[in-house]
Amino acid sequence: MPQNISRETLGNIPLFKDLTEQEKKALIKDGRLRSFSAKQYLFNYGDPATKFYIVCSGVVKVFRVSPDGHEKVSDILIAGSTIGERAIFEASGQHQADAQAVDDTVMMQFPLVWLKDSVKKYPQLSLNLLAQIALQADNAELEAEHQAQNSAARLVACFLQRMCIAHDFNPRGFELPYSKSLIAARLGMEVATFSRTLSKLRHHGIAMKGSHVAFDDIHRLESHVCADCAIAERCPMRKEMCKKA
Amino acid sequence: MPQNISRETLGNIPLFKDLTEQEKKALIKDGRLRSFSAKQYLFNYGDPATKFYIVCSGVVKVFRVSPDGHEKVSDILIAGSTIGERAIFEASGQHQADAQAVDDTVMMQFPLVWLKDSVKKYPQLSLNLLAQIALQADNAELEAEHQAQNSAARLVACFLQRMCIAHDFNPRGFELPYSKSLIAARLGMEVATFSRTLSKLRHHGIAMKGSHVAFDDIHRLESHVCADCAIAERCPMRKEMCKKA
DNA sequence: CGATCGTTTGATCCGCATCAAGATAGGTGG
DNA sequence: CCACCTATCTTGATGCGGATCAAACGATCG
Repeated sequence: MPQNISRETLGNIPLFKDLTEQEKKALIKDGRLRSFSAKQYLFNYGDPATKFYIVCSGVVKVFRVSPDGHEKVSDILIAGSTIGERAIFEASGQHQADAQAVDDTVMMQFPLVWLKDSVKKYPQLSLNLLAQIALQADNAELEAEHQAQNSAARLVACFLQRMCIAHDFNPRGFELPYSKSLIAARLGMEVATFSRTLSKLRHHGIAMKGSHVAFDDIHRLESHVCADCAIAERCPMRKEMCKKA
Repeated sequence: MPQNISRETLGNIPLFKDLTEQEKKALIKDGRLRSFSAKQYLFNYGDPATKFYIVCSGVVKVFRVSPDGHEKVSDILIAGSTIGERAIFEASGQHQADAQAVDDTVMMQFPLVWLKDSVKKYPQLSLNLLAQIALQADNAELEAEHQAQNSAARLVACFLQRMCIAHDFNPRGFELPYSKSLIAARLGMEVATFSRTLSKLRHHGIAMKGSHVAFDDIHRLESHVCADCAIAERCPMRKEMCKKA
């Protein structure tokens, strides 16, 4: 996944798969580039959905805040990720979460009607959208199960491996692309708990100092942490790990 | 929601909303009725998705089993519910969970290609499907959050209220449509924990004896249990409760 | 150079899982 | 009709994991 998406490379994202070049061009020409500065909100919970976005560069977090102030991060978006497609098709037409730029971010923005019309016009696009949203639904369920059944240490280990692969980092040493607190929130645990697990992970071949991470023994890491994973077989993280190996 | 769906009333389910009568008729005529006996599997995890089903009568549970033998029930289907639509559209084309009839069950069965072709043919159907699957994705996330942030007692209370409303039972007294262990599994808790919460709930106006449930003070129940809910505002259970009140 | 934010570490507490032992109920066969 | 069996449910005792509260440390920034 590239760190940046330009208007020219936009056609390569999964959503536009198997569309003809003309179709892609027709679709993309309606997009408008828009910048968000760090901490700026794309939308809030309950807002009517009016836009569909594709992230071109930067980082966006999607989260919900409970009345007691806790925030659970449900997704962290990077270049190529899309957002807004779900709320647009729902009966309520309202966003079910808050979305906020973490860093300065550039997005390609499309109006609501564009997506609805495009689905009617291009059957392949609706199939792609269905595939994408269906996968989101399954992943949400899988993750809930994953979080319920695994220790904090294992969740962190899996997350780091996954991150390493998804961003194509060097397993022997890389920098975290965002803060530890954001990761903790994403994993649904307290910062204190997250921090504590790091010392445990050191005994399993995962070292973190500051924002620098290093897997010191790939083989040990795979066999100890990921294979032990209670839902290893069906765990998307494990699958990606294996594909790479 | 009726306890049974006949071929004639099939057109009323949400999936066929806003389709013309001709369209509905054309769609439904390809369906084949099929019976499953209690404990029979509809499909297993990893099976290629080949069918789309609509439940006509009976109960079906959707679940995942982890290597250590624990099963997490992700959904319980009754008449009018659909199943299989997600796997059909996913790139893997494989079911991501097991599905098993709890009671003897009758389903309307459609072949995979029927759904894929229909989406291309009827734009409205693809919008309905997108709405449905998008909602499933959001609900899965909401539920994960709900389960992570609420006590066992509150989860049970919310579940019972929701059940009462969804099935249009009499709040002053009704029978559970399935076993307590199935409910516990659905809520991701141990049977022992579930059982323990029942005594606590008695102090909050919810009495359960055997499979008989009674909310003895509706007002107290709404204010004590549901309003306290940490994600009350966005909790679908609460919304339904309020709509009813 | 103090102020603020993010992180680490420590001490304590609470809730749920776990293990284990009864209790209840539904079903079967004698 | 009763004795037995098994599945389901209840109740008790215990332990562990992570939340919470709290304090100190480190880094970044005006």
